Amino acid sequence: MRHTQLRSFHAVAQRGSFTAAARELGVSQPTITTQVKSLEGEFGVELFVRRGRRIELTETGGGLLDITRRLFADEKEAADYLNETRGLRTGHLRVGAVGPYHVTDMLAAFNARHPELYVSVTVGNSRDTLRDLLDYRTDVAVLAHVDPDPRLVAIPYQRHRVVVFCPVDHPFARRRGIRVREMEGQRLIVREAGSTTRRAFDQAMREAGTHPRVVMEIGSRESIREAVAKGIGLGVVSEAEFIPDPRIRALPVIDAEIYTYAHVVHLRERQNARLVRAFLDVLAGLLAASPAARLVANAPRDRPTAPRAGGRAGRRA
Amino acid sequence: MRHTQLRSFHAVAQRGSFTAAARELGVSQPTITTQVKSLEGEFGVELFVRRGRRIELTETGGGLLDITRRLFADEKEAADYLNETRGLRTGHLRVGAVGPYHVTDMLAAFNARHPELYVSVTVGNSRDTLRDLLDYRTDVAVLAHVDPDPRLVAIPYQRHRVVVFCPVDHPFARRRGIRVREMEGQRLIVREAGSTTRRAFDQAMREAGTHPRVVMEIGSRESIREAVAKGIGLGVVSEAEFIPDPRIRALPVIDAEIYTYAHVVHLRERQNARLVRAFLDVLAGLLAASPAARLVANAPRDRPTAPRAGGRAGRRA
DNA sequence: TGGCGCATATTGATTTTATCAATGGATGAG
DNA sequence: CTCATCCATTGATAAAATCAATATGCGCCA
Repeated sequence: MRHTQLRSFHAVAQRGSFTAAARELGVSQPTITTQVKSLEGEFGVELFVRRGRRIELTETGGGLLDITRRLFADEKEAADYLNETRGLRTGHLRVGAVGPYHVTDMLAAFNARHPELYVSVTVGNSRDTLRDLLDYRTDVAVLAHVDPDPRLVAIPYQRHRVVVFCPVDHPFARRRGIRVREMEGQRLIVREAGSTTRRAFDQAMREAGTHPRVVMEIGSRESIREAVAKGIGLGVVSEAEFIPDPRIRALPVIDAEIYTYAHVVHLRERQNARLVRAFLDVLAGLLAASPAARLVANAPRDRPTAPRAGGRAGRRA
Repeated sequence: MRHTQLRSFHAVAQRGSFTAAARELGVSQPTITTQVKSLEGEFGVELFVRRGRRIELTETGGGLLDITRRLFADEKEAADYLNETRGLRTGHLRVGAVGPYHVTDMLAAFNARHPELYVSVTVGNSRDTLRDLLDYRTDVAVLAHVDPDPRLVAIPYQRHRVVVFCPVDHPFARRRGIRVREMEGQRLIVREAGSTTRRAFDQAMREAGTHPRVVMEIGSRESIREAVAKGIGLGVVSEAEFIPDPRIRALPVIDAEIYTYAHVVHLRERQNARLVRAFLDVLAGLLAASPAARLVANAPRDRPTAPRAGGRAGRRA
């Protein structure tokens, strides 16, 4: 088994195409075909099913990919380590996030501290963002909700209050806030069921025994805003995500603590990876400057609760 | 950075010698020298300090070695996976143990189930055995004591009663057992302070408020036996380690539950590695046949206590 | 339905890297 | 002080990676 065989296999499996793998690796397509074929021949296994001009990973191929993801993440780590050690301090931090608004502060701080490092941000939904982290496609992820998982370390970073918004001609629009019980029977336009904003809000309503009427579920925040502006119902959003619009008004729910959280998540096994450590150091600095948040290893909150007031977080030099 | 460079670096770092690394990799010594040198040159780093004809890892080299250990463990896993998948089912399971007696049953069972797999056993002290596991030098370890560590999964496998032994002309020799309080003031010959047998015994004595007199500490079980046979004092040993000898008699401590435990330990991150899974499957089979032990993930006992009686252990098909 | 475009597979040639043999230099052990 | 052993250098060779050219086959579109 030669390294170039695994490398070609891995690139094809990731890209789903020999040609795309060749482009990624900067070699010609026959090179890739030959190497994957020789790997299959050497072990007498079938890693891909060829269907016309499409390919599909076999189960064996899927199992091997699980291993090669780690392998090539380790290889990248070795290169990053050597690059950083030599003082040129190059490297590429890959961040996954569920929304760009969650990461801008920390990326600004990170860039200020490490201008030599390249940062890429992939924005996706929670599921894909977590999967990318677990599959070594990203180095750090910023997620609103994380189920406890021994493979992960989740650091609460920010919390955002969930607010309700209404069209300006709605009776609520003149108010400074609303109470939970006023949501009873109200028509709501909300995000899909898996959204963390939706989950936090639904739970607060359940706990209060209040039953608003969900009349519409829309996956797009922009579409929700448009629907609310047209008077179809009230909207629910995280304060961080609320974009002021002259047609609508945002209102806090004054008798409930409804928050969503941003967690910075990384793989426990990679907590000593140089880029991950560098990012966590910057994060610790931000948290130390912000007493509202704390470093709590592997302790994501399952339900929205106010974090305890407390002292300095993070490691001190 | 080329794979062969990392491979050569890794072998030299592990072996402490370019020549030994060349032998291990089956290439000539200048090959190794050239590859390590080109890696150092490419990144402008120094991985080894050359001192005459000896070499020493630099700090940078040590950091890289931490990464390459994982990298090459992953590579081995990929090869093992492909070998197993192709049905020839070759592979090499590396087991670390603190004594050969701990592993013979499970290795016999493993070999019966997987005659095609090669097994090597490294016997060492607890510290080295654990270090080998953490450094990816072994796939599974059998240890008497494991501190809780999120990186590890420890499965209690066997327990052994700690016994006291005496020369045949000692008054105790005619007894079937002794009581804790009878140890007060007795001259003892024991293992070194870190030994788990010693620790379990000391704790039982402390809890009972009994103070035997340790007159000798010897790191070798054989030497302890000889010293006891000569009448210098009583010995303490795990029942599994006791070798009958006409000159000495073994006695249980009848009013105390003093045990040592064998734990099967593996890295959490490698719990899905094929060889590790194969071994754990065999272990689960042994445990299912033995109600005295249970699968308890990451729950080693800090102190000797009788495991709870219970139902079947292990996964069901 | 046929043609075109695109992706994989094959083949022989070329380039690049790995590796070698021979040897030099330096250190440590006896 | 000498010899053995280990690392470093150098020029040559072997092996692997890779290429260019092309064949084959499938899918899509008009």
